[in-house]
Amino acid sequence: MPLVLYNTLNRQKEIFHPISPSEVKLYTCGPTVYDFAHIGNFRTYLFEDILRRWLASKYNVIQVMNITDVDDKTIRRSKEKGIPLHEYTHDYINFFFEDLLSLKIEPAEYYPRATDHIQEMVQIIQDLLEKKIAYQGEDKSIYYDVSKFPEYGKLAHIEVKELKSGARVSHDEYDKEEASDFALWKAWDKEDGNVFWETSLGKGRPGWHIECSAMSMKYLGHHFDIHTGGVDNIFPHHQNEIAQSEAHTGEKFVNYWLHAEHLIVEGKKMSKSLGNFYTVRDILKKGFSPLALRYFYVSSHYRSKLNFTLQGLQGAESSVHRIRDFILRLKSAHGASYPELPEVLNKAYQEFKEGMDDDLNTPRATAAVHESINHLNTPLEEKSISREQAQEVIQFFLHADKILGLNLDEILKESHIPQEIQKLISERESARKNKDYRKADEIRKALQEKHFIIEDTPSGPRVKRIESIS
RNA sequence: GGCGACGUAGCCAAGUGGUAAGGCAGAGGUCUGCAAAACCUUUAUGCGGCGGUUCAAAUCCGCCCGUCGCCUCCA
Repeated sequence: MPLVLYNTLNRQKEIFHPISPSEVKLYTCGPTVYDFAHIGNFRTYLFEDILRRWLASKYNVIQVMNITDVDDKTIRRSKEKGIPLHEYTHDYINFFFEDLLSLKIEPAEYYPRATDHIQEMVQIIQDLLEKKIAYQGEDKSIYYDVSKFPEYGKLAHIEVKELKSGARVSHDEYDKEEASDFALWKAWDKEDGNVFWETSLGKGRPGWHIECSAMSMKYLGHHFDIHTGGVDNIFPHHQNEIAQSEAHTGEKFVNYWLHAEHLIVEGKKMSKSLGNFYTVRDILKKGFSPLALRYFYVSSHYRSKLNFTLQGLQGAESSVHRIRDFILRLKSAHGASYPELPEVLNKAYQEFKEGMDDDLNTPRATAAVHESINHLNTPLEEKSISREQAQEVIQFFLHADKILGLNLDEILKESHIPQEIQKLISERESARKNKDYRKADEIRKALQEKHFIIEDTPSGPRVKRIESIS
């Protein structure tokens, strides 16, 4: 079964064929750094991480994620705070990378910033001016003439003619010839304060869409494999990127466009006014582990709306525990050989792969993981899985975890129990044998304070480091 | 107004013609000094509603109801 991806361009699932047989070039729309990214933003970034990880299991991946560090919002916020734009965005860039790290999102090869690529953008705009595809408005801003690009609207399935009836378009606000035209370069005005670049296009700053064209093509070439973002980017952002890039190069820009649906909260659009607005930090402050959030994202398909609830997140936390605990129990398996193991594992590998290959169907893939646990739990409890077999099962879980990212490899490493803890455990065991339960309970409590949880099982006490179950 | 998506158990969520995966929560049980954890069993004659096509429909078609998104800078 080959990898199949849903391509927004054609509104259907398509077999993925990279341009180069061994390498995939991937552009993922990144954050505008005017504030902390929220859990809705991170749904998209996590989808991109899953995509990256699965592609990386088959190809060498070159990924670019842009950082938009100049736009209306960043300028306005930095002015409000009285901090230079660069300093203001610098902080939020750092916060963004911290959040990526806590969610175990694998780093991209490039994180280009818009403000570092003004020259590249100017060059494209110059070229579009020369080709008479762009024009200068009365306000000195430069606009893209949508009528010069016949396929405009194709990605979003929008007819340009219909755009004009859009109620939100106020013609008065623009000095462009058609309401559907969009800005490539914004001439400086007072609102921009000291944010501007003196270029051959005049004093001003780039429009939003041009940065992605410039930076994607700089790092990935004129024609590359995959471009992703949230569904709201389909129009106008990605449509405009196509128009700019293809008019500039005369080549096809991107083969596969992938878009993640939005996350909603308690059935409603997340918004600050509804009080249902969460950043990743808000979630962690409530005591949830970042892995629970990660698992929560993975538990639905990226093209479905995901309804975020605290109850749902709690459920994700429990699911993560179950998987992690299973691994721990496997580690100490030392029973007889389980004859059906090869069959169970083959099925697990196959279903995991089929799920992922089917447009990154992570719910199917995680179901394969849980199903393998269901099949192996009884033999594991009955001590009919051998040490060697347990290793094979662990290999499957590590394989799946290359995608799921639940830190299962760390759990396996965290096996060393310090001497003093070992000593306390055996003291407690002898106390229990002497039926001195008061002392036993005291030691259990003391161990807990040292972040070790002790669980009595028929085959003796089991120790868990509290961090290891997070 | 235009374009589009979705509606499966208490919650989350797979399944696009062959008789409802998986997870969470709940209930019962095993184990246990207690606790915790774990394990086992169990939970939709039903897939928003009504019709239709078919030997067979959650899946295809029509209508209706409901929720949501996009339509110029929101992931």
